[in-house]
Amino acid sequence: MAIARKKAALPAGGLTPTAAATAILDVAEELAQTRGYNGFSYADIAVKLGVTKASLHYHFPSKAELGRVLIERYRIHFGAALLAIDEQARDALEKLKRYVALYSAVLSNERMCLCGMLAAEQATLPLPMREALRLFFTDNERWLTAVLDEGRQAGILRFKASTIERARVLLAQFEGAMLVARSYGEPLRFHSAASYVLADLSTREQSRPGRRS
Amino acid sequence: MAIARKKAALPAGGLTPTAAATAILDVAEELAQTRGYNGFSYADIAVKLGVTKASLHYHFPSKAELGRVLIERYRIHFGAALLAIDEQARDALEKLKRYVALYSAVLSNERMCLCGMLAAEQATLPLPMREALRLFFTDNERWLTAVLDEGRQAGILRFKASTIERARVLLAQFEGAMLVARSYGEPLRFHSAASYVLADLSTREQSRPGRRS
DNA sequence: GTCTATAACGAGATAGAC
DNA sequence: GTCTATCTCGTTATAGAC
Repeated sequence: MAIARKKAALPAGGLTPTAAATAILDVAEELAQTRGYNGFSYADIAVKLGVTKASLHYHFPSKAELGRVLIERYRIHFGAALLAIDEQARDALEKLKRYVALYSAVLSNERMCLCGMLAAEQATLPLPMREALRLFFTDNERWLTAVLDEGRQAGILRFKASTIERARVLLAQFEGAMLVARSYGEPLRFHSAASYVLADLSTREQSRPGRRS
Repeated sequence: MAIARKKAALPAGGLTPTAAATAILDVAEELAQTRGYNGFSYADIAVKLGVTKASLHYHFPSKAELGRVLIERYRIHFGAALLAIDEQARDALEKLKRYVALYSAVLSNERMCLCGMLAAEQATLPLPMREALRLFFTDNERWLTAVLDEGRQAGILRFKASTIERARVLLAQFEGAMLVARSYGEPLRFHSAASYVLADLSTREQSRPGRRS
C-alpha cells in the first residue's frame, strides 16, 4: 500500500516527499523555528508523530539531510508566497505589507523565521545547509529589490541609496525585529517596528496611530 | 596558593570572578557567540583551556549558571562601553557611530552579538537566562532612546515617530544585519547596512560613497 | 514502511583523591 | 582548585525482524 508520489517538488538531490516525509518535515520545521537546529532531536519528532526514531531515519537518513531539505522546502514555499503576492497586490506598498504579514504569521505561532533562526547557528551547520540558507536570503533580497524598484518608479516609495542596499537593510530590519520581539514574547514589538519601517518608506503620509492607546 | 579576588563585579547571586572563572567565561563567551548556547559543551571549554571538565564544574556548577553569568557579564561590559561612549563622543551621531563600531568589532571576530545569538535559542534557555537577555535589550533600548532624544533636540538627527519606537527599530536593524551578514561571511554587509541607517538618520547629508567601486 | 534492539558516542554532572 | 573515574542520560545512527 505504497503512498503515491504527489509532486516532485524538491530539487537538488532532494526526496520525493511522501505523506510521511511531509509530516516529518512539518514537525521538524516547527521545532527548528522555535528551538533551533541544535535544540531538537529525532526523538522529539518521533514523539510528536507517535512513531519511532528508526522510522524517521528511513525517510531522512541523517539529520543533516533533514535539515537541508527543510530549508529547501521553506525557500520554495516562501518563493510561492512571494509569487502569490506579486499576482494579487496592486502596488509595491501593498506587496511590502503582505510580505510583512508573512513574517507576522510566523511570529504569531511563537516561531522565528526558519532561516533567521538557522543563521544564528550557522557555524554548527553542515555545509549544504549553509548554502541553502544563503540561497533563501538571496531570494528575499532579489524580490525586495524588485519591489523597491517598482515602488520608487511608481512614486509610491521613497528612499535614499541603491535599491539593493535598501533591500538588504529591510531584510535585516525584519529578521532583527522578529528576533528581539520573540525574546520579549511580544509580537507587538515586531508589528510596530514593521509599521514604522513601511511608513518611513512610503511617500504617502501614513495614518500613524500616535501613542495614545 | 589561592588567587585573590579582584572585584565583586557580578550581582544577583553571581560569583566573585577569580582569574580562572574569568578565563572560563572568556572561552565560553567566544563559543556562545559563534556556535550558540546549544552549540558548545563543557568539553569544548576544557579542551581550549587545557583543563578537565570537572574543574569547570567547580567554578560553574551547572551550564545554566554559566550561561546566566555569561549574559550578566556581557551586559555589564556593554554598559561600561556605552558609558565610555557617553563620555567621549561629542554629539549624538558620533555616539551612534561608536555604537555601531562596538558591533563591528564583534563581527570582525566572526562572532554574533551574544544576546542576539541567545535570543534565537530563547525557547531552550533556562528562565534566568531569558530574563537576563531581556535586561540586555532593555538597556540598549534605553541608551539608544536617550541618544536619539539628544540628537533630535540638537538638530543633528531626524526621524519620525517616538524615540523609543525609533530606538527599537534601530536595535532590530543592527541585530538583524549582523545575523544576515554573518551567514554570508561578509562583515561588509553589516557595515554598509549600518552606514545607510546612520546616514538616513542624520540631518547632514552624508558623503555617501555612491556605487562606483 | 515501521518496528525492536542496540551500538557508539557525547552531554552534563558528581564523588572523592590529591 | 584541579584531577581521575564514573554515572546517567540523550544523541545520531544502524541491523534486522515483521
